[in-house]
Amino acid sequence: LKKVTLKEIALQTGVSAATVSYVLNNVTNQTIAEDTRARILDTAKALGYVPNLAARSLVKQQSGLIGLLINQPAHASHWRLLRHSDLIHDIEIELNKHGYHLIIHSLDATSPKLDIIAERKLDGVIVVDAIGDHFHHISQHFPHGVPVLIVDSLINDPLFYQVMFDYEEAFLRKTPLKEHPNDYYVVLDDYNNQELLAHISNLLPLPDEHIYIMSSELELQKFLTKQQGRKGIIVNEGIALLAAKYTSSELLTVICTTGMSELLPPQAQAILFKESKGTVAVTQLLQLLANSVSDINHKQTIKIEAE
Amino acid sequence: LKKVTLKEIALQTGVSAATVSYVLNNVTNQTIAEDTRARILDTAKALGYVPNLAARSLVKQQSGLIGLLINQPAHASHWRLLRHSDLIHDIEIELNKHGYHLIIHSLDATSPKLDIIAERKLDGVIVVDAIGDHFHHISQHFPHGVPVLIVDSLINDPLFYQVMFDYEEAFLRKTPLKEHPNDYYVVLDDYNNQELLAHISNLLPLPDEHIYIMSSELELQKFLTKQQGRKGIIVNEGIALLAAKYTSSELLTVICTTGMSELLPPQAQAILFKESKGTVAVTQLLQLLANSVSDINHKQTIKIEAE
DNA sequence: GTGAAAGCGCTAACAG
DNA sequence: CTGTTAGCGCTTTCAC
Repeated sequence: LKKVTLKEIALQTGVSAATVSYVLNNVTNQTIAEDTRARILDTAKALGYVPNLAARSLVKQQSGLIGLLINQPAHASHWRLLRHSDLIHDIEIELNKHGYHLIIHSLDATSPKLDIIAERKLDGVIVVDAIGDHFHHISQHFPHGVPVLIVDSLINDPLFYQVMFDYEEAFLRKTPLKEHPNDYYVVLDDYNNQELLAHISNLLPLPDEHIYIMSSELELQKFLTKQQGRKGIIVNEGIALLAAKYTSSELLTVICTTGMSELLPPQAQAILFKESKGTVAVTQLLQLLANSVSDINHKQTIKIEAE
Repeated sequence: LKKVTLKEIALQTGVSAATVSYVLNNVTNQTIAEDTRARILDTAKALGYVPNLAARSLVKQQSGLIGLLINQPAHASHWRLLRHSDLIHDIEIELNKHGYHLIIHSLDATSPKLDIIAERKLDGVIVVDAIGDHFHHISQHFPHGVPVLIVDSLINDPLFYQVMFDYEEAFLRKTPLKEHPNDYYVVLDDYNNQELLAHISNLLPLPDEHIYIMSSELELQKFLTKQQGRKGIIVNEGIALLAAKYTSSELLTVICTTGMSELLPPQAQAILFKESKGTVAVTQLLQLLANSVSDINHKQTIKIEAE
């Protein structure tokens, strides 16, 4: 059983490989006789031809691959997985629509190896949960010209596009926190990115003892017992469900960052966002991919509004 | 700024591309002078050389890519995403350990396009939630010799390795269902694979009116109101959480298929499995990859035991 | 309208 | 111990 290659089709049709390539790729600046085109198409279908993208990548110098690089340990907490679940799905679906394939790759937060970008000649990269320090150190190593989009991280570098939720709006304009700061405590998701955590903490009108950054169910429980009599605002549905084990869910307002608000008990208050991070990220990335113009302008930081 | 290729290193070191390749790949059946080896290694590091895997794939006829092909629509239900979240993470981590990269790809359940396998010359494939009918039709088109592992699907074809949970054990030996069939109703996850659903339904000692296959929260609610006075056994933590909105969670036993049992209210009974589907699937796949011997023997169906 | 030829970056005999 | 050579499968310029 012979391998089905361009050359094979060329042989069987009695034309050259070039011609076959022209036809199969609908090359516009070439003009092909209708009947040869038909014959080529026929035998291609008959043989079940499928192009070898590795070969194509080699010559076109682009792989058609996008990398989703996620900073997370081998045993990631379930609430972290929850928060990425939706993101992954949205990104994958959206990219497929546009003919790209998605490679998923976890990065060791402490010593992330980014070789995959160069090895696979990724056309674009979405980085999730990036640690500021490491990122700066590393961004040097980025093959130049590869569009990079950063999700769930506040990187103090105008060279990168960034996508995140608008926490300011969610906390200060969608909850009564601003009006009644003394009634509330807040539980934050454990983003790797310290800058993002600091940014959020700073905009909360609360003293530190009423803010908890998620680390474990046990610590969460301890924190909650100290917050008796207060209402809670919790980021991430998964964390909210853990909290609901130790406090009454009527007292909870949940900032729904995982796209799975249905999981919440109905007594809890849910704050949703208008768009999915994944979809926004891909839209933005595709735009970068299109404008091969990689202007060194300052890049946007897109904050997704709450509903 | 010149591209860093093997050839470039060869030029700078004053040796041939072949020698560089030998050194960089630690080819054993060649013997290289210690100092040239050192010089090559040095300039490679100095230049920040990273191999181009597309080029390598082309000549070695293997891509180092594994495909995770998931049968799911563009807008998958949150409980479906939940069930895949853990799986994806485990698979990715395990594969990376062994030097493979993971491509994630959703398949349209009704007309799955498997071209990606041939296009990307995937070294192996894990198919999730395969529909029996389509699968048979399609398995013909599989490039021959590519190891295929099927998850969460009962495919009546001994040609494929399959991994799933041992539902028989979970339902009949870990719950009191067998002893008290009249006390229970059951809610099943909406696997695409009809054979799997039928298999599970058949082993339940319950009439159809006490079995519900998840379709929507609204339908679930309707079903639950008809089951007053019974206890429930529910597959998938996400679905259990929905159910908990409409019935008391003390009455629920949850077969935890998503690896996120912590999300459940503490009153619910949780049944866990000993291993993760992802890890088992990858272990099995790696074995297939190693034994290039693709014997046409009957393949195993691995059922993961409950704890 | 079509084809010859060069080359993308790498590997693997086979010589020397 | 090292280099020459011949591709892997595809695209693309340039000539016919």
